[in-house]
Amino acid sequence: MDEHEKPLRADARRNRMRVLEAAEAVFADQGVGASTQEVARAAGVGIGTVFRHFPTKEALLEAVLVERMRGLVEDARAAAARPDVGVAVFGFLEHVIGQSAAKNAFADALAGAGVDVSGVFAQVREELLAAIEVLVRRARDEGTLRGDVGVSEVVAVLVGASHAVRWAPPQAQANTVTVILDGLRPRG
Amino acid sequence: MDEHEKPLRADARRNRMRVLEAAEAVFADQGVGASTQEVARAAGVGIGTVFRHFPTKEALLEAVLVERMRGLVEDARAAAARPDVGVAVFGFLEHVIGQSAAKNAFADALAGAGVDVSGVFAQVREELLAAIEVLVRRARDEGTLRGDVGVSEVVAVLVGASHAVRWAPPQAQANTVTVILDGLRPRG
DNA sequence: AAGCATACGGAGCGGGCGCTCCGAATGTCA
DNA sequence: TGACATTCGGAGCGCCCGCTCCGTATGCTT
Repeated sequence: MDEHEKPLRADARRNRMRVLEAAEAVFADQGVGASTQEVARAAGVGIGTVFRHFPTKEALLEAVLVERMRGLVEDARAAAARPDVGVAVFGFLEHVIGQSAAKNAFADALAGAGVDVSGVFAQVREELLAAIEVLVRRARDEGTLRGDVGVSEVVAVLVGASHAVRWAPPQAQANTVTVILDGLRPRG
Repeated sequence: MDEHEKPLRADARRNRMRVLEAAEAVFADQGVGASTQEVARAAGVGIGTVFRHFPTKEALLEAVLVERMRGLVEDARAAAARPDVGVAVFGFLEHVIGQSAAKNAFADALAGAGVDVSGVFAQVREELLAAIEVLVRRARDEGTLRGDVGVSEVVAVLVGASHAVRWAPPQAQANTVTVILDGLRPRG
């Protein structure tokens, strides 16, 4: 919980950000199997620098994920703040799916990281789930979301859709998302 | 296309099958990243034997996939032969999803193998797509499947559902599949 | 400007991977 | 049963990976 870390030197702070951005890009289009060397090269720094800022490849991956999830938390909260939450939910879901498709699969990343229960990762994950829970509840109340689905189902569908869209041929992607999300709407 | 290969010695044929089965099991619960050593160990043979039968790890993976896809082709054709095709389609889809969940993700495997267009793999893949196409067309005619989805969408949804179900907590899995497959039904 | 703590780069280490190679073992056929 | 082609096992090769270590370079403070 403490935030007692000494302020980084200017170059160190700059390099940390470069590495983080490079990692996001590299893992995005080469998969999480991409080597740390590759990340260092893309960031324009030595490997040593990468490992000083992120002591482990897994830690680097986690940092990237946390960054992205923070963004999603904001998006979810923004959607919840809108007057037409019921509609906004689907906008949020499409947004997440589109983002996962363009970059790397939301799920692989989420599942791939070995989820240690005590950590920043777990904390942000909880925040995200909580934010989604609000959305789900409100949307169900408004009748735009099936009554028999909870956060678990919505998240699972999200993960599935992210993969589906990555797999579908370009001209079928939009329709695939529509079809899957339609499954979340009440029937009738 | 030729089938001019000399008949294998009895032990060779037996070992080939053992390796194939072991590979299916190992890749299933350790992921495609599992080492060839591990497969050899599980099959009770030396690594040399594995590589004689399948000259490359990729070839081994492909063989496993082909085997599984052959099974799916039969299932799809069986479903198409039933009088209630419209209903049978969904049974088929659930079957595939369940199988992918228990073993390894249909999609990862399918996408993971570097799809060389000329080969047994591509051939079986075509057969499977063709079989599914028949199902899709018949089901649409019967009105149990949305009119605006084609094979691409159905396969993509299948892939997505396979991942979704692997990600969902146990008690939400059945419901997740239901939700996703409902997206394929006509709205009404 | 000088001195010091901090951060940098990249050669190199240990380890695991896919794959090869060949002497030993085994099935096959006369 | 003997002789031979086939197949087997697993030590070992080269490669790439994550990660460490330390001499050098750089930013900060006085």
